[in-house]
Amino acid sequence: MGKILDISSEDRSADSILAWLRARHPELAEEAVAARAGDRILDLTAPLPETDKLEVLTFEDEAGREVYRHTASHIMADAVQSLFPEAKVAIGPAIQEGFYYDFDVPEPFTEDDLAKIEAKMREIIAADLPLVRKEMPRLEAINLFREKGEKYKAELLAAMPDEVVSTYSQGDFVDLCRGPHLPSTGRVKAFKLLSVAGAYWRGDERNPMLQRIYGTAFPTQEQLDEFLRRREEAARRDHRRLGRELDLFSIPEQLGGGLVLWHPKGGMLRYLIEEFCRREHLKRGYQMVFSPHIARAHLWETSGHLSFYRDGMYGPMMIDDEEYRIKPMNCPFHVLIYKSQVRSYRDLPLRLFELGTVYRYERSGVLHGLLRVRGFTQDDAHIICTPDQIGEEVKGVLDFALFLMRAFGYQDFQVDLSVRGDSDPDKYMGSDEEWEIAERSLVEAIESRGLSYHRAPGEAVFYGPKIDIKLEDSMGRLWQGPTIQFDFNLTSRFDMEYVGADGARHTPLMIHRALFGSLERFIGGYIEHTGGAFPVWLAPVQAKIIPIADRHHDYAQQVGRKLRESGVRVEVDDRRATTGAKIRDGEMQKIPYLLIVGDREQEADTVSVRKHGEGNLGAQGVDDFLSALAAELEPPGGLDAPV
RNA sequence: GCCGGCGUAGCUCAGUUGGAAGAGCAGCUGAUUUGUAAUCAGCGGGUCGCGGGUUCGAAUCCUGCCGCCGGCUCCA
Repeated sequence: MGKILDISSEDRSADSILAWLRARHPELAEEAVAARAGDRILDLTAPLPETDKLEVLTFEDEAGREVYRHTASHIMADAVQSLFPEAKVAIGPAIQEGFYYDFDVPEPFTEDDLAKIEAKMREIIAADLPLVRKEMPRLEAINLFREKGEKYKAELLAAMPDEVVSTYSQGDFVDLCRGPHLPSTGRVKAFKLLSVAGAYWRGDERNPMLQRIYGTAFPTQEQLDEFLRRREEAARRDHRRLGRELDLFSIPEQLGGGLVLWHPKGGMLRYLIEEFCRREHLKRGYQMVFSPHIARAHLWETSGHLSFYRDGMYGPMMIDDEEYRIKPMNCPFHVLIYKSQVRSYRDLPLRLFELGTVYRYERSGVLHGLLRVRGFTQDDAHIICTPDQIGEEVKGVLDFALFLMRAFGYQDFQVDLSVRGDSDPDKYMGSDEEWEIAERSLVEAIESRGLSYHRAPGEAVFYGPKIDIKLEDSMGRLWQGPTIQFDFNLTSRFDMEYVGADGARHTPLMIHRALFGSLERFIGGYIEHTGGAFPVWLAPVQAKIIPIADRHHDYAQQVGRKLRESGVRVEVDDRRATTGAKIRDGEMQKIPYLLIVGDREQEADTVSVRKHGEGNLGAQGVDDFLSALAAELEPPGGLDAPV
């Protein structure tokens, strides 16, 4: 929130908000970027509005940041057009961490061009040109931009409903823009152009490819430097880099894009996560099932995947003249398990859980480390229940999802509820009654847990409403987390039934849910969240024993054996290297505990403990160390129910 | 898939106007027996992504493929 000023008793004689601010709040006038009156955001050059309250926006406000960076994008477009007069401008919004602008140019920009554009931008900023807003009828604007040859702007205008539109100009540069903007170009203090990339006009690959320049801007050089430093930090934590440095996984060219090899250390990490996951599912009444990787094409016809998910599926393979397909989802298998016998309401709820590996076609350009792959394992479960059980089931899943995410150190969530839109009711499967029951159970679950959420009408997939939970990581980035979806499609396509207390046959409700989503993507995100410094319970190697000289090797092995017997994953570094080198190595591998043993420790039956991120903790008895470690070895606690 | 960039030792990267393929780290061998983030020396290691072309001569220039990286609506 910006600073809110009471202006009810002010006279409106000042030329502009800015002039008024300068007279009454000089320090705020320098910081201000725009002002909000009611739900309208105004230029500082606008007259003082006839409202009681005026909210002064600075860069600290999200809306203010957008204005600031939007002006920076105009300055960039101005610079580009003065250096490349043939460049046509498309769109240039502010985005979360900066801004971009798309240009139609005969030749793509080079890195050298970026430097030239930056230099030109500095000139425009130094000139401190005022940004002038002008309103005009839409048709006049179309003509104006047509004359200038700005066909993209003209196209945008043609599609707009408004009768009157606005332009902003600075010097000779005029741009179609809703605004608002900074009062003058000199208000942009620190900026940097970051990258250039191709982007389709309106994001549609049938349209011409434009050149997009990304940049960012801040009020001070310090803030810009801090932003650039954070980007470097993010690059250091890139899971692909850590995957190699910590020897967790690889995606070798010879294997094929989007296909992952888990090395022993990454394999241990994944094994531990899977074990934890299985155990927690069993505690909550899920039953484990397994299914094969391929199935008859006929099954995928019944499930509908061959019609609505065909593009994501790999081609057929023939077995005994019968067509088979590799599975893109686990659902039909779980449905067949359900249908293997007549189900009574007494059998429900049935919770079938599988770590199911699926294969989906992804276009080569979108593959990305562990985050976007072609073969991955879901922690997939289907809950099949009666309508009067659904409320409790949804709450159970939501609690489970939050527990699991908190166990991995995610504390901040964003909950999205996707429901039907009004526009095209025919595209949705299931009855109105089913949709109502489903939506009500989702809303009740979210609200009963005191979570705030965002309701998105029209965002639901055709087969049912859903909850998506997004996680915020240690660097403030959002990741797709657990998802809870109703599926009215499969219950109907497979004629799923149960016999009710009344002896009649009923259609059950089915929830499809994945909490990690895919193990690959979750672990990829988790590697970046932790920077590769995993908590003790997940560290592939929890402790490394570093003997100082050869004569300490026996003692080191002895300590190693003792720890191993207590369930600690431990290695002994008996290489002929200096202690300093072994310690450096252990630190770079981010091993939680390094245990240095020399004459003193051997004498006293102790280890000298060095903890990752904290340094030397001094000597401790081996048993003392073990009992202190015991709590850290265990996964975070869940329900107390027996396995 | 499309636009751009990149592809040289296991990794990170040099390689000038076309003129004998390099460094650091890692690895191996040896010496050193080490006290909290790199001991020293020596050695091995390459189809310069793959194919075609230009040239007396190509890592370098041209061309076709392959792969990787960034991006491909956060809507004036």
